[in-house]
Amino acid sequence: MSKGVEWAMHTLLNLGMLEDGEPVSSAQLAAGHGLPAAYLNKQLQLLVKAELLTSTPGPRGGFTLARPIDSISLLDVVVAIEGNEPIFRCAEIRRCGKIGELSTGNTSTTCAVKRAMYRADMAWREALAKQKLSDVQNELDIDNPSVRRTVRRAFGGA
Amino acid sequence: MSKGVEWAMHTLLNLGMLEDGEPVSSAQLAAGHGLPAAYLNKQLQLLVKAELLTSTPGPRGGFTLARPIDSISLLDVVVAIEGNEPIFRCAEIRRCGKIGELSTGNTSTTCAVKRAMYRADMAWREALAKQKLSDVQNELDIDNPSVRRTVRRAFGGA
DNA sequence: GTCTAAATACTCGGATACCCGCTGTCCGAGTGGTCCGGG
DNA sequence: CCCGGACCACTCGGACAGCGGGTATCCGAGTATTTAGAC
Repeated sequence: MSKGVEWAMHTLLNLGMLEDGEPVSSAQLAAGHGLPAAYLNKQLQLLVKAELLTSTPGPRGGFTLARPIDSISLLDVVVAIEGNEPIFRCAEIRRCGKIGELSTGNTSTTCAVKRAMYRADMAWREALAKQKLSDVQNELDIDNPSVRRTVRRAFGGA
Repeated sequence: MSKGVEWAMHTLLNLGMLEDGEPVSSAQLAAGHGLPAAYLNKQLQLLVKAELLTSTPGPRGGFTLARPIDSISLLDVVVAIEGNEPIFRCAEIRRCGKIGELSTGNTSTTCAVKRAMYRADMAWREALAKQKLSDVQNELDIDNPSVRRTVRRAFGGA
């Protein structure tokens, strides 16, 4: 999995901890975690395309959450960055080679291996969809009660 | 995910459909699904290292299942090929950059994002561990009752 | 003082190289089978 | 006919290239701000 997912997660969480709706530039967001600004910008564009962020150009511009964080699931973030293709790609090798040629029964059904892997994939996605960014935010608050103030000072005080 | 997982799945299932304990060479296994023999051999070595297959060198040699298929889960295969590292890699970016420097609270706890992603990862792994290769084999029998005979003829009749 | 308009600085957005890891290939070490010669 | 040994063919095992996608970077299009000038 690309590390862009981790960057997107923390960036969205940081934006969710700011009260006002003021946009934050990608440079500020990148400086918050020591990330390369240009590449982070590329990932944020994916989040804009997924309608998780809203971008405003020009001075005083930047990115803003497009939806409340309790409506954004971890799956939304993963799909926005990685795409929604399943982890396991079935190349239908069952129909190739000697076995595929000798096969006589119906091959209309989808590959059993693919089905089994797909079930596990769905379990993963459900576990991701069940967790909202707000849940993670609450855990952050419990771990470190001053994290919200820290984030605001890191961005507001710049 | 690397396509070697798919190859390993089908190869193990094919070996499980053979009655006798005669070893099957990687060339035969590869011909069964039209795969490059040398590269499949590389993947099978990983399965040997994971103690899912037993290899016997020399003429009439090849690979044999090291354990009964009802004791091999899909997770075993995935871990053997891909390794058992979690899908989501946490780079601990929360401790980097401006936010990391200004952070005052305890950072002894593991990253909340990492924990959340890990939960989904565990759901995926549990779903994989719950399904044994024998379960997939049963589905294959239902889909195509003649698949076992086909596999035996593909390998035995060579 | 106020309005207008141009210059400006800052932002996103997409196009362009770089690099690591999966993919694919090859050759050597080792072993069981086979064949030949001898007893 | 039976046995022993050397040869051989076939197998796995690890070492060696090639390429695609993620990673990183840069420059151009667009806009709110600012500022200077005219009324």
